[in-house]
Amino acid sequence: MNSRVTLHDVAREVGVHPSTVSRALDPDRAALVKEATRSRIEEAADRLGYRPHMIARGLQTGRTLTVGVVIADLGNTFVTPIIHGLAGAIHAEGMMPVIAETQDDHIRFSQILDHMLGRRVDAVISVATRAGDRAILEDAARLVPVVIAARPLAHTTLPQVTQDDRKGGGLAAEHLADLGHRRVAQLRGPLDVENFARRAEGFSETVRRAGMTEIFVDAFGERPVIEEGGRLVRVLMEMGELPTGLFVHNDLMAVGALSVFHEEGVRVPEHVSLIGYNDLPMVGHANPPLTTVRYPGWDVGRRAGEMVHRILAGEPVENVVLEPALVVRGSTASVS
Amino acid sequence: MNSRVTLHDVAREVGVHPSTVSRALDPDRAALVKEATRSRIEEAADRLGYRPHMIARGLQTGRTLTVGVVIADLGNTFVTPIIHGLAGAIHAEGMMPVIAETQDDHIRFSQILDHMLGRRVDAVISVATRAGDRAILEDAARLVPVVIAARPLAHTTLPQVTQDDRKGGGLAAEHLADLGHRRVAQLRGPLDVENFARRAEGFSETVRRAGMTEIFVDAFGERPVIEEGGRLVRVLMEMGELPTGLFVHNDLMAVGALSVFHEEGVRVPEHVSLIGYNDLPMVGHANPPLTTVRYPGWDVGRRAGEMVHRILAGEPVENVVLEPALVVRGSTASVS
DNA sequence: CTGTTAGCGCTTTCAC
DNA sequence: GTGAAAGCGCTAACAG
Repeated sequence: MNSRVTLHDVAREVGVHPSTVSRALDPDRAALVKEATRSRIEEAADRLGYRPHMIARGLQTGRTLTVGVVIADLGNTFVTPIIHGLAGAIHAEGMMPVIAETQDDHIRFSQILDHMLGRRVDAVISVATRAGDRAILEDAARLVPVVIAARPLAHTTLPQVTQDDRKGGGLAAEHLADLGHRRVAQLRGPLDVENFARRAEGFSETVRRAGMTEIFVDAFGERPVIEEGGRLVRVLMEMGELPTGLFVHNDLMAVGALSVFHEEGVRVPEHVSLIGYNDLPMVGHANPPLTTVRYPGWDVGRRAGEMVHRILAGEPVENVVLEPALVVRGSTASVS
Repeated sequence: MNSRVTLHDVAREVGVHPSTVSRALDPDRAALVKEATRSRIEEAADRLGYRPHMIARGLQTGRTLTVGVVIADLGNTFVTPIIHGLAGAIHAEGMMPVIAETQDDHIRFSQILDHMLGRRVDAVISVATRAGDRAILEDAARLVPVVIAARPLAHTTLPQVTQDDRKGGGLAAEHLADLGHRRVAQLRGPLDVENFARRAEGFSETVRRAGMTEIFVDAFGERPVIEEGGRLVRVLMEMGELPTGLFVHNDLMAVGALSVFHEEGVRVPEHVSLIGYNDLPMVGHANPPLTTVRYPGWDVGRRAGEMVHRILAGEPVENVVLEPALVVRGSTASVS
């Protein structure tokens, strides 16, 4: 194994000094080397199968050309477009994302950040932020640029790329109002994730303003996953008369809700109109296709990636807030 | 920023030599240091906020404690349990997975492998292997251990952790036969992914053996994604009379198929029974809930992670083939 | 038990 | 245009 070819080997092969090889092989400094020697060096490097040792380079330059990306749950396809947007922007600058997953666990979050800082990533993008993670992130930000993406963080000056959840919650309520609903409710996600807190506020506020009645469900999902959506629907059903319109804080939970409704013989949208959030690829193919709020994941990712570069380049950055949009499908209907 | 504290700083603070600090802070060699000095070192390291520089350590030891994990599509939740199994096993040994995504693109596959080798990962696990990637992987395997997971690779001696797709395809056919179906078909995934080729074989063989008729659909998904499933159903519908039983090569494509059937007024399972593959978390909540073949993703991941350690430890390894299992839900029914 | 010396593979001055 | 020398932060012999 390990027939590792070094700069030294190439240099000896060609009969020049290692530093000349280093120059010849770096696009930025190749011009400093005479055309003839350079092509001999390139040929030899190729022939010997030389691969630059990024680790060694990183030690010297102090940059690893990696960006740590912290994700909450890879099983939530909500993050996929974000990762794609991120990866595109990061690759565009010759850097590489290093992805890790917290499972929405605070301890793991902390360990992962430690790990990344130890690996000397050049920057960190947190797509998994919960309220309790603030101190850790601000700590990390003293060593390396930190960008908060997707999940907003309150009471901090860390740069953020997010989406207007308050407005998204409002859109859901508005849509139900337009359809003539009077009694509505929402099934909330974990409230220490700012997105859900804001969706809740935006929804409730618009509900009030439209003169609808909100049936308050005194429970929320511990994690924004399918099963929790199902659980909350059962809580709702035990409360008595169902609302005619229901906003579920994300699509995964909405799928769980849909499934339990189906089991229990509650028809969507005939008995209750259902709205999710995120517009996961799957939910347009659900039965009925889910009305939802589109989350601009790809853009969030791209902007976060770009923000990292701007910070690395020493440019000033401003927080970015993108717009959600309602996607009407078959899971909502007028009350008859 | 970068108030980077080095071993040197800690050493000076305590008044010992850097190598003593190095020893004191390494669990394996801490015993070599006198209890008193060690605790003084630990205290100082803590106080100064010392973090080991993994990059520098890697340069010295030749090990980066990272395992490159190559994934085809993070949007396919099929890979999530595999990643979890993998990550668990890898973390257990103090190593860290470094995840990258190929989008099932051969060029990107090659670039990613290059990148990983340049970053000197200690091993590579490929969960994205297509037939055309063999040379690249075997090349890489000369530098670093390579393990093939989930997607088998033919004609190679590289170690593999896979699942019996042939049997899985057989289970699907058998289930349809048991339900009394006579005319069946399959919608195939990309055939340069071995899994699909084997599912196809297993299905067809059992169909023949059971005396059923297979309607051959002369098209296959370019990529195993939702849209392709929908497209193939339209191809099937244009062929004339529908089969009563349909095996779709993965759940994502099955969801697309379900959706198009729904649009076209074809009822599942009344008109056609539908079977997918993988048992994604979502499909149990589809309408109707999807009958599918369970893919033991978590185990595949775990075994692959363990295999890496075994190889790194110089132990011999043998290929692992796990068993699929049929999960019967509401998308299949007896022909009446 | 601790200090010394080298050096991992590379880039980066500074000479020539 | 190229070579020489130093050093990134750490670990690994070898002394003492």
